[in-house]
Amino acid sequence: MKAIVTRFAPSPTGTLHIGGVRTALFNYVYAKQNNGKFLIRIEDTDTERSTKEYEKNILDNLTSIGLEPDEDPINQSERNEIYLKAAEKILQSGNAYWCDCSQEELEEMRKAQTATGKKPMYDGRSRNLGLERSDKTVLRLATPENGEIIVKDLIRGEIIFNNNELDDLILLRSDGSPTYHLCNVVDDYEQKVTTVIRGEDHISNTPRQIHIQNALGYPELEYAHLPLVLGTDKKRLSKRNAATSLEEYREKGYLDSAILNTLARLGWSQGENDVFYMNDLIKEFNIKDVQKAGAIFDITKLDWLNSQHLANLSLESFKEQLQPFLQALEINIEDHEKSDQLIEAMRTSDNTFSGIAKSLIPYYKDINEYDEKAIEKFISDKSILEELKVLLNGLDDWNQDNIDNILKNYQSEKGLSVPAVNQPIRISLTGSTKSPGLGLTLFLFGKNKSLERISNLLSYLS
RNA sequence: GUCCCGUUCGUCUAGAGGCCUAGGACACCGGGUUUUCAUCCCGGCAACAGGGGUUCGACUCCCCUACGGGAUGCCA
Repeated sequence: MKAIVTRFAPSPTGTLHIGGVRTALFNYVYAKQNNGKFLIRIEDTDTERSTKEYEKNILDNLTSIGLEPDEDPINQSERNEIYLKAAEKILQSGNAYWCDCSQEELEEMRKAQTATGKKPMYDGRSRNLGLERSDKTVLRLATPENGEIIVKDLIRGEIIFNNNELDDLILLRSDGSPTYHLCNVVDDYEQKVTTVIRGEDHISNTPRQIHIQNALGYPELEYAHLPLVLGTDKKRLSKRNAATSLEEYREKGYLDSAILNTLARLGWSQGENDVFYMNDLIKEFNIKDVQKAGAIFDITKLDWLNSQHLANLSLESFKEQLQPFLQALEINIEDHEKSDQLIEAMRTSDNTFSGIAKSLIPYYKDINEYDEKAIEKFISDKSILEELKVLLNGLDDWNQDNIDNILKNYQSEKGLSVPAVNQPIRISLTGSTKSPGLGLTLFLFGKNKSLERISNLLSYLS
């Protein structure tokens, strides 16, 4: 079996897109499970829209999320001579010709074709003119006029295109620069790529690229066209219908492993499992099992998967990764005496790090706001809080069990419901009705701070 | 218009002619965990785009229609 080489070939015209991450992931996994190589190629031939900033963003993000290439990435913008040489070779072999049709002429031609119900495509009018190169000519590939081309796709099977549906595409622009199709084909060959895994929007490009390969005498490639990632409007995922930048998800506190997991499950599944880590994917993934239809990116699935991945983290690792989110809130995790217990108690309070960090605020900072609705609902009688304050103040051994006993005894002696006793305390401590078990919560706050906050609420109420 | 790809619960999917009274997961709804939020557990709701064939039998095979997407660029 020959060594598999895959590649991810982004255009640096924006930050790393979540759909791009998925394409890169499938390329990476496919290469790794075959002991092959995963490569990156920057397709920056569109000098108008490509920037170095975007390129850096893409490369940095791919690496940090774990999709590191096995060789240094190459830039198409630096490889002009190679493409020119290839173009020359095609020209010499008689599979290309110079064409001097102007943009206007082509436009007119297409208009006429459309008007007569024909498919708009270049009709090859310059093909046999034997034109010389000039500053007005483009180099076109002489596509075979008859026969068909069969694309063998790992996911879709054989896709057949009639050659007469394909027109003579441009290899070199009139300014002498190579086009996407040429660069793409040449680089896949130069990088010794064996398998092209890309979005299904490239399906119809494939027969064209195969013709270029043929003209150059390159070997056949293996293809797999992935279904697209869609937004909730069933349209291709874009800035308009969702957050598309990988960074945005990381900043919200989603784990890299959860993002990758979610992306992998978009279009692929294995058994009745939903939680996969990279090594699972490398073991279980099969490109042939990939779905053919586009998949909608559902944030609630990411939320859930993130909670699963979060739960699998050790406390140490959890704390470490939570750190930056606390820092953003100017919270130092060690400022709490029992930070380990606190974090352990709070780690399921939200699905994301940013949400968890936010819910930790009352444990580190003063409360400057109370949930008014909760006050209205649970505090009709201040005397409950006042009496509890006295009882708690009398407790010398401040531990969870003792605290719970005080609360329980008070509740049964007074014949009150649990919420009637507990919620006012919760509101005192956290400003809301949310917290872990109350005995634990009071313990975590410590005696002094607990009493102080009860006093604060009492004075706030009067 | 033409060519190509696609179409199972709201969403991600299982299903390769009988195992399907179509399974799982998320979401949602209800219940439980000595009655907070969350976690966790249990239960419920909910789909084969439509029409023709082929077959003893079709979600599965074929054809047509509808709908969605892509291509039809001197963009990638």
